[in-house]
Amino acid sequence: MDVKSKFGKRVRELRLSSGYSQEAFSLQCGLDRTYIASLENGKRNISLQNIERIACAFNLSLSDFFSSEIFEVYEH
Amino acid sequence: MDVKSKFGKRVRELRLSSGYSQEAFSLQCGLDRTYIASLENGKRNISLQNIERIACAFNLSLSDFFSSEIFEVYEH
DNA sequence: AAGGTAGTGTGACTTATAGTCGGTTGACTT
DNA sequence: AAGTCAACCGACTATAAGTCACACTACCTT
Repeated sequence: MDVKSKFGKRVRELRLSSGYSQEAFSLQCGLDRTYIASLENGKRNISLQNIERIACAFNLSLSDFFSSEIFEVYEH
Repeated sequence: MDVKSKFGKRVRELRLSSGYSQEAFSLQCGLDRTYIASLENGKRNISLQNIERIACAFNLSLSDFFSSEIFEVYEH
């Protein structure tokens, strides 16, 4: 699983545990609804500033956002 | 200081403590030397896959890369 | 002083892709 | 039937990726 897919899984995990729909979350973080959808499906190579917006929308530091077992498996 | 500048500071900090020149590090992570230079100077909004390459070049997980006091100051 | 080398910064540029917008479809619920 | 949610699409605009020539500093050597 590549880092885009891991990122998508992490966003979905956090979004669902926060009880947001994709659309509600897109309003929360100021990104497009269709963008969140494709992000969660591992199709987007998101940029740093938007990573920060996502983490911020979940009230997480970048470090805490990436502190998840999802990111712990490495394949090169 | 925005997240691009923080990212750049973190890369420079890690690179210098590893004893790399920008050129040596660029070979290590497979990115152009001038790209690393502008990155360190906070001018690039780097994307997830390149963030992973950078962290990987330092043998750090994404979480460990972002676990730095540099990223701890928030301004919104 | 003049010439060489190592390390870095920068502006300009092309190509690739991030990200937006409007819409459709299908699954599920009430 | 009507509403909610999410996947997906085509087309578009904004911007990141990636590269280049060149400038500059500091430190050598002759």
